[in-house]
Formats: sequence, structure tokens, C-alpha cells
Amino acid sequence: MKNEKNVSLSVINRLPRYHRFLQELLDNNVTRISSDKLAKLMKVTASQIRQDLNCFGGFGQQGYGYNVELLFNEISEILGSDNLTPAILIGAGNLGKTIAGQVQLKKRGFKLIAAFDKNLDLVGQQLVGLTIKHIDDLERFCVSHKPKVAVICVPKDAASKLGDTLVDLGVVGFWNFSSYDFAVSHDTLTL
Amino acid sequence: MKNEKNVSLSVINRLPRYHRFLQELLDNNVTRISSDKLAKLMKVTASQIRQDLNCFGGFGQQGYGYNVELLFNEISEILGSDNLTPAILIGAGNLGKTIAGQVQLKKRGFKLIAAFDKNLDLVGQQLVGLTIKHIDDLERFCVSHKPKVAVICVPKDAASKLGDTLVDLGVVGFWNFSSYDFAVSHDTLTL
DNA sequence: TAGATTGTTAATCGATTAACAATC
DNA sequence: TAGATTGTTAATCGATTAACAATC
Repeated sequence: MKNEKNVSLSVINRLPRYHRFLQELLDNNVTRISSDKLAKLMKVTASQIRQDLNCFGGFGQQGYGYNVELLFNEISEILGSDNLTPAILIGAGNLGKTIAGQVQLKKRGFKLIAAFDKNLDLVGQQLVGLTIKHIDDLERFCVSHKPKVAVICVPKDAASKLGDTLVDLGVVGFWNFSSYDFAVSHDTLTL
Repeated sequence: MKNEKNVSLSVINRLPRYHRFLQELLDNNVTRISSDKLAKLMKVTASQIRQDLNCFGGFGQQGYGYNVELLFNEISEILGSDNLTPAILIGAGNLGKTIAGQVQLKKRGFKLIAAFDKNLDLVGQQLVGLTIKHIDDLERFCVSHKPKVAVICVPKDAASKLGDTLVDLGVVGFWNFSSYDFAVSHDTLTL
């Protein structure tokens, strides 16, 4: 397998989608598939698929195509738990709860490792298997656990204070459900 | 004002952000701003700002910069109600209700013109000023009102049946909060 | 082997950034 | 006028698509 460095964000963002389509194929007992067939299925170009998959190594075989199970396992590994990007949820109110439950972070390559809120009524409650922490613990937590992504589910006013702090604490990506506009020069994640 | 044709989606997607920053400047009684200053504020390049704004006409003045109020008004007009892209909400359950309330479609250039659900308990209820309609009315509604964007807030199984139908009905953009992966060759909107 | 299909290089396309002449 | 700053062209950059030699 070739060096995984320099794989563009565009490619990485597409991996979960490959994963899902391969899962589907597996479910339907499809054992092999060509870039051309997969391309038609996913409504992308075959070139893109070959380019993308080749970032991680020669998974295919000339004249044959790709082994669905092998490819699925390879991508699973790349996206595997060890490779999931740690994310935190900030704001565990109605919006936060809904997002946490529905947005399927894992399928997108993220793993929720903590949830924070300032409301003491919520602190201590369980949310998708996590105990909601008080927002005052945010800094200490980030220093020790180094989450890379923050899912922002707080009102505008609260959000406006979070941006710089989080960036200082090492957060490099925001998935922003508040109406505040992070004027930080970091990637905002695509839904 | 020059021809507004051929303005890229990237530029259009940035307009709401310009709008918000100009609003802020107005609130702070700033009357003029150079592309350079605005660039620093928004953490983008001055070139990009000048290129973007010039898609719609020469709003600036050499040696002076941009008149904040004038520019704000121009962008307001471009994003104005008449120019808001009509959108529909599909799925008015907990997720749909939260999204409808929180995601601020208008700030992103969309106007919610209808909400649909299959649950008869929800049909008839009010949601952000709209009466929730039954999903069976979807097709008739789309034919007559031609929404361009659909905000999908239904479970995976329900979502999977919607994609092609909606595309056939003229929907060209999806803002997808379900876990179903629309394999349609249309733009998915960026959060 | 012959046909199919990858891996990979080259071409294209579009968006971003840089540069600067025009001009307020 | 002189300085500032736009409007706009040209250069750069990155991502996508096309093409095809390698090869299973």
C-alpha cells in the first residue's frame, strides 16, 4: 500500500460514501465490480473512482475490477474506529440531542467522544452513550483528549465565544448548526 | 449592473456570509470598507472579495472602497425575498421541526414554502408559519409551485424513495438530514 | 491468448490568488 | 495632484476527467 500522505480532503470525504455503496453490494452478494459499474451506480465518473481508490493502494486488478469484500474491508479499515476522527458536541439541548442522534457521525468518519452543555439540568444526563459534561470542563477535556472536530449546537451568542477558544485548543473542524458564522480559517465540514 | 448569468455556485454560496458581515459593520456604524479590511475580517483574500462582488456589478469605488450600506442593500436585494430559492421540508417530526426552526434557511438564501409529513397527527399542525401537508400532496404541490430545494428530514427508508421522484419533479438541490445517500447527480448543499 | 479493466499520466476545467493598469 | 483601492486580466493551484499503456 502506498504512502497515504497527501490524500486530499475531497477524497477522504468521499470514502464513507464508497463504504456505504460497497456495503449495499455486499448485502446483495455482489462479489466483484468494475470502476465503470460502480461509477454508474454512484453517479460519478469511473476515473474519479480509480483515482480515489488508488490513493490508498492498488485494490483492483486489471481485467477483473475490484473485489467488493476486499475493498469494503480496506475502506472499513481506513475508516475504522482507530481512524475515526474524535469529535465533541457542544450544546446538548433539543438541537444537540437531535443532531447527536440523527446525523450519524460515525458514517461520516467521526466519533463523538464527549458532549457539553452549560445547563446544569442537562449535565449528567446520558446522550448517545455519553454523560453530558458541564461546559466549564471543556478546556480541560480538550487539552487531554484533543478532539479534532466540534459539532456546534448552541445559540449564536454562545457560539461566537467558542470559535477562537476551540481553535486554540486544537479543534480544526467545525460542523456548525448554530447561526453564528465562524470566521476562522479552518475547514467547515460538508453535510 | 452587469449580466448576472454565469455566477458560480461558489460565489452565490458566499453571499449570505457577506451579508452577515456587512450587517455587523452597519450595526457598528462603519460606513465604508476596503476589500482588504473586509478580507482580514472575514479571513478570506481581498482578491476573492473583489472578484465575487464584481460578478454583480461595480459596487466599489477606486481609492475609496465599498460603501457598506450600499453594498449591504445590493446584496440584500440579490438575496431578497424575490430571489430566495423556494425550498420544501420533507418530514416534520422531531428532526424536521428542529431543522426548520434552527437552520435559518433564509440566511442561506432559501425560503421554506411548504412542509410535508405522512403522519396524520402532524398534518394540519403549524410549523414556522406553514401548515404541514400530507406527503400525498407532494407531487401536486411540486408541479404547481416548483420548489428547487428539498430539505430531507425523514428516516433512511422513506428518503430512499424520495430522491428520484423529487428530481423528476424538478428539485435540483438536496439538504439531506437523513442517513440515506442520494445517488443523484445534483448538488448537495453545504451546511 | 484476447478482452477487460486497472493504474497512472496528461489534459481539462474551474476556482482562487496575484498583479497591476485604470481611476476615483 | 498623489495615494488608495478598485476592476479585471493573467498566473496559479487543485480537482476532475480523459486517455491509454500496462497487465491480469
